[in-house]
Amino acid sequence: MFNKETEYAMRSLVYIQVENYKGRRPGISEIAAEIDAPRFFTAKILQRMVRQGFVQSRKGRGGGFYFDSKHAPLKIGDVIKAVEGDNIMTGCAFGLKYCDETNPCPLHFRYAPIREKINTLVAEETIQSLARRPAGTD
Amino acid sequence: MFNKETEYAMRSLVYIQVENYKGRRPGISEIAAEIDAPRFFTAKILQRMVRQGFVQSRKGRGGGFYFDSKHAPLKIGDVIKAVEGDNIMTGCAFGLKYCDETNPCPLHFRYAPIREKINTLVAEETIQSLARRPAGTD
DNA sequence: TCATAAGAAGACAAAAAGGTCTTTTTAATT
DNA sequence: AATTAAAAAGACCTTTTTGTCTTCTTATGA
Repeated sequence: MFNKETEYAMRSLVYIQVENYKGRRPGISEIAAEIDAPRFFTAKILQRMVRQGFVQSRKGRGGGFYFDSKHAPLKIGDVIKAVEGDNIMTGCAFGLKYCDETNPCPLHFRYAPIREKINTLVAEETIQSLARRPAGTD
Repeated sequence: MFNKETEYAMRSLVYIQVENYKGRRPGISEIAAEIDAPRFFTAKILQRMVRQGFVQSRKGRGGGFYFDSKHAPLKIGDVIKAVEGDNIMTGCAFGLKYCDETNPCPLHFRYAPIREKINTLVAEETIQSLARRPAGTD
């Protein structure tokens, strides 16, 4: 469904929030190990998340990643859009550039309701709502 | 949703079936032009489709592509699976290797019903059912 | 204040996806 | 039989995705 970068981004951010709820600020090595992702690749992705203001970080000894209340809650749709674009939210399943109710591809009337459900999901769920859900990481 | 190869495969096959219904057997150049796909890449994809027995072809002058009744109808799910694998039908949205009702990722209970709808769609729709639907190609 | 632990930055590289082109084979038509 | 039109095969190339590594910067704590 999503590309690797998006998956790693979502898993990292949820892990960070889970640990924040426990009063901890995890670092890159811990995050990458826990979510089963390549360390340096995860670092790069999180750096972009920080630059976009989606999550905060602190350099130096005792540093790590954390959310501040100014930016949370963070919709997963915003993360997805920032990382891989909005094709999953708006694209045609048949790959047509122009496809809508008035000029539909042969899959349109079956696929559009599914795409709508995806849109609802990514608009409603947040890194915080996911972090509150008890769940495994592998 | 799907990768380029899958999109081109679906669009090609639907176009071939549409033309077959009119009593024609389109060739590669025509197909690629009509579905707005790169010619040689489409040729390669269709060759694989022929090798898998999903569609038939005839070489030489007056040749082209066609479906015979022995193999039709062809489920789009079979095409998708053959071209890009079944990740879209079975994969976890969070990217976890093991994710199910007893060991769910935080998105599982929201995403699983959507994945089910995708499964139903690709199991019910066929190249033939799509070819019978009046629709544009761009 | 100096050593150390952490993230930031960015160059580099491998693998996968996407795409192009030439040559070969096949069949129909003249 | 020769010509021509078509698909088959496969080498090759480009771009994007995914991943690695080294160096720089920053902050903490002894």
